[in-house]
Amino acid sequence: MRASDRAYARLRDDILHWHTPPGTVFAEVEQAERLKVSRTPIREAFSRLAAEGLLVPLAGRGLVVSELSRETIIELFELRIVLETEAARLVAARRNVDLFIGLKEEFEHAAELIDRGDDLASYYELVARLDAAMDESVGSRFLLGAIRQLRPHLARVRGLARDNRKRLSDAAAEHLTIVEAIIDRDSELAADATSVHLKKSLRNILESVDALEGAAGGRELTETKQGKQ
Amino acid sequence: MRASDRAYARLRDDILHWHTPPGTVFAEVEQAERLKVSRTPIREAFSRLAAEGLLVPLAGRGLVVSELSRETIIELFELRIVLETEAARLVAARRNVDLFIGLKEEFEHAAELIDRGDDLASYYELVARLDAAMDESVGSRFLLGAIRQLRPHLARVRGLARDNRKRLSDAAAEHLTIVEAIIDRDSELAADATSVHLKKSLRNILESVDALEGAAGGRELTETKQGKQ
DNA sequence: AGAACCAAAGTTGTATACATTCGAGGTCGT
DNA sequence: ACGACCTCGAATGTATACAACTTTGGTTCT
Repeated sequence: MRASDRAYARLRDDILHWHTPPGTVFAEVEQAERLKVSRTPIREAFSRLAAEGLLVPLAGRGLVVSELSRETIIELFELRIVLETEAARLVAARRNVDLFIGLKEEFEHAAELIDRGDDLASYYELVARLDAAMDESVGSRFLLGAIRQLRPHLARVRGLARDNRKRLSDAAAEHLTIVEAIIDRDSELAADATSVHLKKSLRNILESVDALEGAAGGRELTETKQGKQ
Repeated sequence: MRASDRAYARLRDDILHWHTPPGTVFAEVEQAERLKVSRTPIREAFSRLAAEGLLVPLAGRGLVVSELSRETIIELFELRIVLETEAARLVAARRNVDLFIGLKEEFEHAAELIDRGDDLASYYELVARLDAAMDESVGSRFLLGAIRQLRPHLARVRGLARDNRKRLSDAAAEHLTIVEAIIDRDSELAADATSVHLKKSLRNILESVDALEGAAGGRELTETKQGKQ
């Protein structure tokens, strides 16, 4: 594995897991020393993270972890809804739905899996596999690319939302509806069910965000470290 | 201006203007010598072009200019339609439509401008200003980013389509409808008019492509230089 | 003759020294 | 005291030498 890949993965994880919150400033030499590599692979990693929008260049002072405000989250979901409803439409219209047969069964059992509660990670993993199946079936490289562009930002949002069991159980039911629509080749239902799911997800996330902001005990959305811009 | 910016702009232009057709292989040292800079800024330029999808890495052999097949063009427009109809919807729903008042008048006179025919470039420039106004008014950074991601590919497609005056005159009328809908704050009309415009554009482009392919006298869509992958 | 292996050439990947640019803080002038 | 300017420092930008890897073509063994 290339040093630039490791540097990229490491920095990306730090950002996605909120170890380096918005406003944190990175400089090349500093990170090169921390990760024990030269500046070259660090530059490579920085440029990838900047292209994804996780880092924003600060003229003459390094790169700063991009902010993630309430407004940003809303904009993120606005685009996500447009893209993923379209993806669901396309996937449902596809010939081959075999990939989703197995997933349907799993989502049917997901409710109890969540109620047992001992293994929420396996539910997240199931959702990840649904995403992968959608990716594989969507067909359009450009649509897929646009969706992938949003993923890191969504991962960062996830670190903000609190997981209440009720919401997860609802989400499981929503996912099941989507998968069933795809298997039935019902494009419009697949699209609408996706829209429903994402809008409910967004509402839940915004509630978490507002609660955090109100309490001010949680993690800040807007950091004060940020020098300017 | 940085050397990497110049290298990027130069290579990008070469690709967009079909000086280096799909299948052309680039290597760092080769381009470094040609553009009289070291490998470092070339690497930077390559990585940007690869992120945009104009170049595709070829393990051990350089980077190849990505293909642009009929199917790719269709996928490109499928996403473009989704994104730009949404953009039109958002812009029309906005408070401030001042930006578009002037554009409306210009599009009203565009027909004769095209018929005069002596200055088609100024019509393209007008369309570019409409795009810029949309960009400025769309509000969502993510939607804007997704649209921008498509632009270089669309520019490349443009080099394939032949400009017949009839199509341009129709396009001017379609643009006018879009602008009027925005000024009237009619979101759904703006969205639908955008959809109409883009679908007609796509049809015109595909006709050009098919004509080129049939005649085989024009520029090839799929190059044979490409080693593998 | 065919396939596996090996060697050589060319490629990208990395480290590092040097150049350049930008910002912050101090100083000088008003 | 306030503002403009200047200097210094730290950051990125660039060039280049060297390392590691991949492909390709030849060679050798079966």
